[in-house]
Amino acid sequence: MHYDPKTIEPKWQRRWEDEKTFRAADKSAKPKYYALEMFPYPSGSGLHVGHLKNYVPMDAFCRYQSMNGYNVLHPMGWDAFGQPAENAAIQTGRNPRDLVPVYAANYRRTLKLAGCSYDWDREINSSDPGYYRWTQWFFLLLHQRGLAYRATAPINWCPSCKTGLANEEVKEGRCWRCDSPVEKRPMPQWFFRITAYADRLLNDLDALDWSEGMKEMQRDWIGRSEGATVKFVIRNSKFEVEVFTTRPDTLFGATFMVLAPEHPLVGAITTAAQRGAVEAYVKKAQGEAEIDRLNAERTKTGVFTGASAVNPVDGREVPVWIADYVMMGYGTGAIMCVPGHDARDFEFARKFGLPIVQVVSRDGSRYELAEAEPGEGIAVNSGQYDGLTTAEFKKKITAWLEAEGIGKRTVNYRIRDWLISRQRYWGAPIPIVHCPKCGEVPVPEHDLPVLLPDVRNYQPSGTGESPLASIPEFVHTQCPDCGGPAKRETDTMGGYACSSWYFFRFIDPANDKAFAGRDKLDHWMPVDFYTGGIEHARSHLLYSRFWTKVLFDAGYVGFQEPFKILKNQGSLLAYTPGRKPFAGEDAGTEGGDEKTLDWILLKPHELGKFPQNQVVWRWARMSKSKGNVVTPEQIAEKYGIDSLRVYEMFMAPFEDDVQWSEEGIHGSHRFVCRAWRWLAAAAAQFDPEWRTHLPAEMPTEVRAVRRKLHQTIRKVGHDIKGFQFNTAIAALMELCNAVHEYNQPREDGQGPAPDRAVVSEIAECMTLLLAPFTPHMADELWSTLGKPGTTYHAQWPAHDESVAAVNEITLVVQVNGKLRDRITVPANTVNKELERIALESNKIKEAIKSSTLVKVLVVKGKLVNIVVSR
RNA sequence: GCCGGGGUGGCGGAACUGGUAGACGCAAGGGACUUAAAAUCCCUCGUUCCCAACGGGACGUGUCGGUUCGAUUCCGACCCCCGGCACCA
Repeated sequence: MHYDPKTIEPKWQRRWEDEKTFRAADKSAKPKYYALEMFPYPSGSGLHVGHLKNYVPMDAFCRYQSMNGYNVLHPMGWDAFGQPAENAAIQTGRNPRDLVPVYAANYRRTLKLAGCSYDWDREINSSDPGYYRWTQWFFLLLHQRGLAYRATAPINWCPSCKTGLANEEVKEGRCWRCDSPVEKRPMPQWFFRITAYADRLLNDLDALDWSEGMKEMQRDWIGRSEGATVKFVIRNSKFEVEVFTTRPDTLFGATFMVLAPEHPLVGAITTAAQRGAVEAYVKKAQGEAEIDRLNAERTKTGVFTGASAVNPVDGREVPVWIADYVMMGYGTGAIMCVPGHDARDFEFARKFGLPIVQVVSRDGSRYELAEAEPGEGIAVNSGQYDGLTTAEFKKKITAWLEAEGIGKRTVNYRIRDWLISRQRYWGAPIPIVHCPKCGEVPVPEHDLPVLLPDVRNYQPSGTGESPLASIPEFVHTQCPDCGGPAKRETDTMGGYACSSWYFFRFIDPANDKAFAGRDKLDHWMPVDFYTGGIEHARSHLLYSRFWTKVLFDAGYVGFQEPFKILKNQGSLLAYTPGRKPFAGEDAGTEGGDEKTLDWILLKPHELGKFPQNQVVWRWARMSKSKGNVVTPEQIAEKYGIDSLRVYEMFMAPFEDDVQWSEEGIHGSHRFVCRAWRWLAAAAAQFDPEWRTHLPAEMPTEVRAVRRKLHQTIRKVGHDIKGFQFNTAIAALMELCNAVHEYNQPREDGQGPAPDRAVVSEIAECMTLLLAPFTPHMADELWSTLGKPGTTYHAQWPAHDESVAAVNEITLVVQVNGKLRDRITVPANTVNKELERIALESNKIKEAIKSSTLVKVLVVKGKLVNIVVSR
């Protein structure tokens, strides 16, 4: 029977679809398992083999779980709102409303082609009114709980896209889409108060089964730091400036202060003499692009305000400066400067001739500071506190500050509130009405959804307002409270709002009474296994965790963390042509460190025209925009999807980046063909009653191949559970090789003929072991064996520990830790016997003949190490 | 600079809890089959040295050092690569 993937693959895909094989039942006696991949934005370029590096392994995992008796929920949907869809729509001149279903259909087609086991009855689309109605409901929930507020804040304004960007959409001061430098613009905006949950988001990380790297990234992002806020009185004024410091123990060394240029008190405290210089500096700081300000390399600048404050611990006068190295967005926007023990303050003091005082010493003595010493130590020059360690000093001074009412213990966070407003068309409208009498009024729940109007012009207004602002029918409405004329909020919600709860919707996708029914939530949630790109390490995962905690607090769910296990897939790199920049060509800069790009991508149409000897090839992330994609269709055409699936999982561990090369796929394809050939032949003489026909006594060869089978069953299950698909496939290849050898015709007449019951056992088990990896082939073989249904609902084979057990081991004999002999011995040989056997070996006798025996170490079942001296 | 991950043959990668380094595969070379090619099957395949051969020795997991009977694995210092953060007070 010839292996013909082009026939069997479509055949089984059709059957799975017709029979709804992958439907997850809400009521089942089986334990539930919720497996989820981050839902994608369906782009016009479709899926390539790189995307499958995430979807295929998870699919294999789900099939394994199903075969192990779990009721598996494995859904797929579309993250359809947001800037990429809107930008694509602007480019093609079509409404995203029309574009998204076309793109989604293409994604769905490719995922089905790849044999992925999704329950398509649960497909969701975040731009569907039936979906975003609940996104709006979440907004109201947050609003009602005081977690949504409006504030005027500078937005990240991209002059090229003519739109606002979220903080995480700004990469090193540049727009993540078009790379233009980002400017600041003040706008009234909506925020979610994620900072109120900072501590819980931080503490609950500990219990999660996520990679340490991922958790560290979240911890860094939350950025908790303990310290104190201290009030400094401005001399000859009614003002005081509050600072945050992690080192209140260095207060005696605070010789000046610096405020951020945007600090609200700057205008009030600046003296007439300094006003001109200060205003000029503030203006310059505002006009500067964020990218320049973020550059840590540049030298410190600043201006004296003319004002001075009083150091509360010793009454000394400290001049107040402004400088752009202090950020308004962190802490209080003002710092006390301790040049002796902070590198930035040190540099600033040196440059402007400000005094540097040592207040921390490595050994308790005083010495000249050649540079800032930020470490902990013993206090000096600190009055009565001299001699205290940093930790003791902190405790005492904080207590004193609190007693005097000058300061208090404070925990500060780096994380900022979540800016949700987008001045864009393609998002869920924010369900708020602005009434001249009643103020901000939430749209009543029964009036949801606030429908996104169908408009002709959804291009950015360019004024900073959403395109919705220019649609009178949308804007003008009645106040839900007083019935008077009012205006709708025209901002829409950023895409992260949709993706912060979509995993709940899969559980109950058609529910029009709630975002999901409580009984179903209790049954399915939380997500047991979640995979996705590392790029969502912070935003998406933090926001989802935040919303889940809000739901918990509001009594809607009974758990606090949405994703139990998380793994990040590596990306697929493609060998990509590029060139060196031409002489004098501005290759652009990357990041704030002025690193010059030394490689420019060549688009496919440029490649032909470019001199071949000047083309520089590099590994770059596979993406349509780079023109370096390979599609699953291309590969399936040549080798079949099952071979591609095997290759995607075999080439590297799930979390590693992989350099795509088509050469390696030969090996995977060869393996699939070999397995097919053997299994198809075995199926022809299959004995369904093999269990009762297994002979009681078996020749060595038969026992060996059965041992290999049962070891493989054990290993493959273990590896799939650990998401280690590459080694699972390697084990299957070994089994295939062993079976092949066992089945060789024995010309020399040695060894027994293959046993029919054993061959049947192997055929049945191996078909099932292959099912997660090559489901089409497995199902075809399964029916050839005369089995009903699909492998998806079959039982994963159990291994017999006594069959898998080895009866002989290779004893390794070392002399002084060096390998000197290998001896085959019965597996149950006791240590004393092992030692005797080792010492009797001729090779060992030879190796130790002119030495004195010192001692012998025996590791049970493994090795003997003989220590000798010469 | 800080945080996280990593560095193993020509290549992708494997190695349980400190115990045979290089599983499995790719590529390469040799052979069988074939009119021929493809496919398939068999053999070799870390470096180096000794041997006619059978065999055997030394070295070898980024570098240097340490712990240990024994280190890819543990500890210390350093180098390099990837990802993230970055004047965070």
